[in-house]
Amino acid sequence: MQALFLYNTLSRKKEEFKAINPPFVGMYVCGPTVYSDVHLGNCRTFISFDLLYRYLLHLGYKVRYVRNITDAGHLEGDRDEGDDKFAKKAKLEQVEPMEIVQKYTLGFHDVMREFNALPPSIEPTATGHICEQIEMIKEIINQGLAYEKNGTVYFDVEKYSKEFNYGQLTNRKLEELLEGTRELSGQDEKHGRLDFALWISAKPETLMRWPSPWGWGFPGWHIECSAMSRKYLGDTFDIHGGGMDLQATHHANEIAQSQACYHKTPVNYWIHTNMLTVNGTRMSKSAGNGFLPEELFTGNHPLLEKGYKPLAVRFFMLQTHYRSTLDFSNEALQASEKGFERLMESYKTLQTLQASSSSSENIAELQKNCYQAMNDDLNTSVLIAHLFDTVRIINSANDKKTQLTSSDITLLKKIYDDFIFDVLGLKPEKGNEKLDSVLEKVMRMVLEMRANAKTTKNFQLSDEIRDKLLAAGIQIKDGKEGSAWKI
RNA sequence: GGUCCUGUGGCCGAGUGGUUAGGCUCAGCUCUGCAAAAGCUGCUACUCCAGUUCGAACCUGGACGGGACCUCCA
Repeated sequence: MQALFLYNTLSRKKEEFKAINPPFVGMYVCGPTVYSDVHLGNCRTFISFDLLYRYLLHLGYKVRYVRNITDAGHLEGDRDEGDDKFAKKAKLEQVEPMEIVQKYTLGFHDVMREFNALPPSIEPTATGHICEQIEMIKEIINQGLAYEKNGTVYFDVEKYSKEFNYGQLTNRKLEELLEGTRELSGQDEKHGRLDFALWISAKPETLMRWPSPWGWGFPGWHIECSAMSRKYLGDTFDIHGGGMDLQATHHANEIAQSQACYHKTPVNYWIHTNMLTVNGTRMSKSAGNGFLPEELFTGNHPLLEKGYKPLAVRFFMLQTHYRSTLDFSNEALQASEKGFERLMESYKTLQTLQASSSSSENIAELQKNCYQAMNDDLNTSVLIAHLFDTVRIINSANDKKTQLTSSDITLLKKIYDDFIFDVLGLKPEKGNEKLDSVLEKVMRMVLEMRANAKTTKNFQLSDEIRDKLLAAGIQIKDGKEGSAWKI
């Protein structure tokens, strides 16, 4: 099998993936800030990394997948307002900040489960790692690359840039970065325009605060990921991921913090996923154009014509490459939903396929194509195109137009299990098993009755059965070997 | 303003120098008692202009359009 190539933001090229210590792989992904419901755009990122996680597992790697929960330290705009997003929301809802955190963390997990995303190996929280963050800030101060002012600690970007390349992830020079930044106002405590807070001093009314060498306060946003990734994955690890919106600020700062501490590049492969857009504009919390997964599943949203099943939505997302923007629309969703159903239907057909002694298809070639697509920077668009080839092959064989040997069928089943279920994380929508088995028996009976009506040329009755079943949501599919049905 | 990405058929969306992407839609055909399902075929796609090349959607230059980041965001 060929090697896996991944696009590395650091080099802006596809690079062959080589683990530091195979078969182990350390992967860190920036998780959600749990002060409100995750929207669909957030989900896309986590589904993309779920795909990478699943594929690495499929290839036999032992992956430690760390995805944090940000439950402290995110300020909303100007930091002078004192409270972070959690405390603000808590005041609004008149609850404890940790009630906010708990509520939206549970909600996030529910949604991820619906999308059939595997849970990460470790899901650390910022509030659970205050000590580690304080220790790391102390190290940066000891290196002379951070300074304290009135209980707040800042990272000194310009001083850091004398020794290290601050703009490496975004391919920009310090001067360019400075040009694009706002002037410091007279009241600013920061030395330099690009400096960012590592620790923020708390005001008396601040709800979430911890003691530190610099007084009561709370951590800045960027330090948590550096501290937690280092704790669980080491000074240098394999893969760090997140949305593209984090690249320029959050990830650039993460690299700076780690480099400042231990003078080593913290990550070998930086992977960034692209945004989900609505009518061409990025879906975001602040823009207010976000869909909640729940609204999508129920169809309860002015822009939605109907509800969509979670895995149909997952399939919709996987049809686009993770580094392309994906535009959200009813039409596109409905197209994906139909394709997804056809794919799942062919899996059922595959289970009932009769083997022939000869073969008219090259299934091994098809399997190779699937690996090739995935190895090319997880090209799921191409992978899915190949999978639709299998649909055609299966349906043709089912119609007795082509032949498959039993080893062909076995290999096809393996392709489905490997790529559709294990790697893409799709699966047929599960109903109630007991109900299904009863329905199966009832349907067998009904189809038998209809077949009898047809043999006696009582087409009025057979059509009535068909039409009434359709009205009830069951579609009859007549074939040479009798009739089948689907919901 | 700066940095960068992008412009593909009715819709979504791969491809990045010569060979079918794929899905959905629509039309025709095959199968069928009819329909559906399934299969086949078609709707002759690459924003525009100039250049490089035997050959360009793909490379280069320019124009126009869309978007992202530079401030919290997956």
